This record gives sequence, structure tokens and C-alpha cells, in this order.
Amino acid sequence: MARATATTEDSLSSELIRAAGVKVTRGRVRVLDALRAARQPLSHAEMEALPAGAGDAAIDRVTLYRVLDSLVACGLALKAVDTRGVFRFSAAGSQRQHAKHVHFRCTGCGGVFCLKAEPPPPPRLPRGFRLQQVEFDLRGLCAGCGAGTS
Amino acid sequence: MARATATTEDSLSSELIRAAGVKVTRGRVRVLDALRAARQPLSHAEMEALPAGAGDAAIDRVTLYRVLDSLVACGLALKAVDTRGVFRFSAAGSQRQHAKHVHFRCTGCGGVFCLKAEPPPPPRLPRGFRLQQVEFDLRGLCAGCGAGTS
DNA sequence: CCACTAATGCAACAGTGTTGCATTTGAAGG
DNA sequence: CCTTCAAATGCAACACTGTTGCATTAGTGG
Repeated sequence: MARATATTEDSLSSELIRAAGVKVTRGRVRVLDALRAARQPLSHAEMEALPAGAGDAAIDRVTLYRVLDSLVACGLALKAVDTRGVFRFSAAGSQRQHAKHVHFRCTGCGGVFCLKAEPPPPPRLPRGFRLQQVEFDLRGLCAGCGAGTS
Repeated sequence: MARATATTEDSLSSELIRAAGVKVTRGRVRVLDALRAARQPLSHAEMEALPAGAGDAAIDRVTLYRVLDSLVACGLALKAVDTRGVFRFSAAGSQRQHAKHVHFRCTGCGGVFCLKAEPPPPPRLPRGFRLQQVEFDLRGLCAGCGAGTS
């Protein structure tokens, strides 16, 4: 019974990992599962506190760093830095939907808000430059944090 | 002799600090001098290795952090995070010239290039949101780093 | 010149990320 | 099914960045 359910969500992550040409391990599957299920990029600390899924032992701190690195290396995850200087990771696929709109980062609470507006077209680049990613970030205070200020 | 030269560059930083309403100390003057002279935002580590100017002792690590915090608090310096997750500081005035154009960050060498193009106008924000800063960053490979790739 | 607060220096600590090395495990092949 | 081997894991220890507490020093205003 419990075996059958394992072939619903897990297997997709396993499949992605296998397709990427690296070993399929419990750690990688669990981490990629968590990243794909998350609505926002996760920090290492947040992932370390994962509920351990099906009674598995918690993932080792260092192993988690290496699992994340391997997922980034094979293109399944993306690595970015948040405003506090901490690395955050997201599943590669989920990022595609975020590429289409603008982010507002609150300097008060650190929250990230997705705005409806599309990012403007990138300007012309110098010869030889290759564009990989466009980031249009607005900084400021969100409605909650700005309420107290005059 | 050596005293007279101190009234050339230093005094402008001193003046700025005095005008900001905080105490004028050697540490703050030296740090603000360094920030104003730098062409790029400086990290804490880079500033700790400052040549110690006029034979002064090197600044204490913790004091440097507090000096930077105080300069940020009174609006004379700006604090940002680089791609490695390290805080970088810049003099407040020098940033104004950087606000007017787009940056290209090379994911290969970590270099930052200033493009001529102006950042596009920010989109409409939800009610209560207050905009402080607009960041339009492009990521990719610069001419040097992209040359090797097919 | 004095007094008082802010700033400094030192020590110790916390969080984040890395390295080395022995052990375990996934995947391939007999 | 068993063997084999590289890759992945777990553990310990470390490096770097940033912070906190507290005693001492040094600006600033009177």
C-alpha cells in the first residue's frame, strides 16, 4: 500500500534525476521533491528542517549542500542569493513561470511579491555577450511594512 | 607638513559625516574616503585590507562592521549583496550614476559590466507599496568567458 | 578643561558554507 | 544473485562572514 503511493510524486523527481544522467539517491529525490513542491525558493536551513517524509532520517547538513550543488550542476535546480546574503534554491522548471513577471522585494520583512507586469525587453548587448537570465527587481516597502512609516 | 595634506580629500568626507549628524571619527572618515574613491562597491574583507592611509593602525574587524552600519544608517553608504552572498558597500552619491543604467553580471567570471541602456520605467505597484530602488540586472556570459563555449 | 555619550577594541559567539576522509550505496556487469 | 567500483553519504573539523557584550577610549558640547 505505502509502496504504491510512492510512484505518484516521487517518481517524477526520480525520473528527472535519472534523465539528467546522475545517480538516483534518496537524498536527491527528497530534495528535488521539496523544491518542486515549494512555492518559493528554499534556503538550506529551511530544507534541513524538512519533515523527513516517510520516516526517513533527516538529511545530513553537508550532504544537503552537496545534493543541492549536484542538482544545480546537472541543471535541475537554480541557485540564487537573497537579500540577507543566503543562497536559495528552486526547481529548474518552476523558475520558468517566474521569469515572466517582475518581483518586488520588501526591504522590511524580506518578503518577495510577484507583480503582474511583464519584464521589459532586454537592451542590446555588446558583441560576444550571451544573455542567460533577465532580472527586474523592485526594492521597497510592502503594504504591511510601510504602514507604520510616515 | 603631513597635517596640511589632510585637508584635501579627507575634509570632504568629514564634512559629509558632520552634515549627517553623527560623530566624525578617524574610522568613519577613512572608510567613507575609501568608498568614495572606489569604482566598485567594496566588501568588508576588501576594506579590512586597506593600506591604512597615513600610517594609522588597521581598523578593527568589528569596528569596521559598525562603521559601515553607521554610514548606511545615516544615508552616506549603501549596502547590497553580491552574487556570492557577501555584503558590498558603496558611497551614497556614487550610486546615483549607477542607477541610470543597466548592469550585466557575468556568471563565469563574476564581473559586472555597465550597459548604456536606461532601465525601463517601473510598473504600477499594488496599494500601499512604496518603491525605493529599481534593479534591472542581466545575467549571462561576457565576451571573454563565452568565447570558449560552442 | 570637564563631563558625558558615542565609538572603539577585544573576546567570544552564531550562521553559512567548505574540505578531508572513512564508510555506504547505487548501478553495471559477470 | 553476487561482485565490483565509482559516486554519494555521514562525520568531524575548518574557514569565512557577520553579531553581541563589555570594558576602554575618544569626540563633542558646555
